[in-house]
Amino acid sequence: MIPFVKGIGDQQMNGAHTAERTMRADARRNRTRILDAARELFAQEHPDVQIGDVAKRAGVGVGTVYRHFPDKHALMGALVRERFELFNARLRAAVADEETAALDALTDALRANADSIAEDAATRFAFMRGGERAFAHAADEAEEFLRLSRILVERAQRTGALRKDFDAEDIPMIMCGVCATIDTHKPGWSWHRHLELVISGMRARV
Amino acid sequence: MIPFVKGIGDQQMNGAHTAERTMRADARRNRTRILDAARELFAQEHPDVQIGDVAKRAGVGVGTVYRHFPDKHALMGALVRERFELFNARLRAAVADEETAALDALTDALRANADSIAEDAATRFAFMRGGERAFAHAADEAEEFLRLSRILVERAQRTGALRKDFDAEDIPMIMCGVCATIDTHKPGWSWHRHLELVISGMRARV
DNA sequence: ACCTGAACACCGTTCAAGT
DNA sequence: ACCTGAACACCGTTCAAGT
Repeated sequence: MIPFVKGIGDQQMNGAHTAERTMRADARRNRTRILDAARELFAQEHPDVQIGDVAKRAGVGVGTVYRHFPDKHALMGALVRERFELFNARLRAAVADEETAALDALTDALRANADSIAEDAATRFAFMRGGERAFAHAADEAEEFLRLSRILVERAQRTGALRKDFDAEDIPMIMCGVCATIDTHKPGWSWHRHLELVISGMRARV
Repeated sequence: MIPFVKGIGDQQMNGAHTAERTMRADARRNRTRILDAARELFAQEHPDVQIGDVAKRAGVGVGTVYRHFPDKHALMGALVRERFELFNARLRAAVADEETAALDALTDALRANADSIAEDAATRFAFMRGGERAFAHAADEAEEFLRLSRILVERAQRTGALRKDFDAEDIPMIMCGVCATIDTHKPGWSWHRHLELVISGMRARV
């Protein structure tokens, strides 16, 4: 398990590193507790986490949550950013990996990402409502994600292993679809099978 | 307080036809209006339709909506049932079709279904939370859907065109994933491409 | 038998008062 | 500077009163 670079930086958008340093000790501690509580709650089965519960678990008042995060989406956005940093680390490793076949490196990253998404309803929500707010709080990371995806996609296409009409944007789109399957705890469904089906569809026909 | 078990199973669960007949004329008219209003609203862009808006558009009070449908999910369930009846009609046609190759018949039905789902946020919701309430109101239809899917899947597998490890349950699972993509209006995404990717993954490797 | 809408419950969000 | 929780807004749902 790769530890998160949690809390680093800003509360929500970008470049608040300075604020982190100037925060009062108790505020910094509360912020960490809120994020920890949110992480734990969003890792639980149902995705409908309430701010009041986050506050209670963090041992702070609701107002404190709202002091650190302007709204629920911003709080979720912080979790989403952490995940994206993890995703990007994996993609960078895949890009650096010259040994593994390009398509395999890409699909392995996809599988690993799906695994960690299965533990975070906040990120699933972001993928399933990508155009909206929760995603916006990880805009930079999402862009980097796309940039790295493009490199891997292009490389895998040059190999001839990946379909020519595959688009780098299809990577998050696929993850969006798998998120939906993960959220739906339906007997007889398996998001693993769903993902493998899509991965199989990525392969170029011979 | 329940004076007479209102709505007894028929308008929402199964076999509404009998009650339909005994309903007072104005009630029957209101019920139709509510469903029409709901259909129109759920066909609109954002899936967060409010009961109050449905009531307003139908020209009735909120209480009337709740008299006909015990809760929001039951109302959505009624729309979902309609869609499933459409899906099942298509699948039955595909089963009856001896001309077309089995896999093509199946995938064509999938494409047609996705098209109609794109116009109904209620059904998308049901697919994306399949284990829950909205789906339950179309349980019979969903079961029939699965039964028909199994026939087509088995037939397409006998042909050798469909992967052997494909499960009939994967059909609704795929639709669930596509629903998520449809809901996410993200520039650069195309649920058509998503669907074709998955369909491509269904094909057996030679 | 059915309709209506004010009232209630729940949860996201705000803000006056506190340290 | 930051914290707190009562109060407010919004939307799903109920129910007393009406026809």
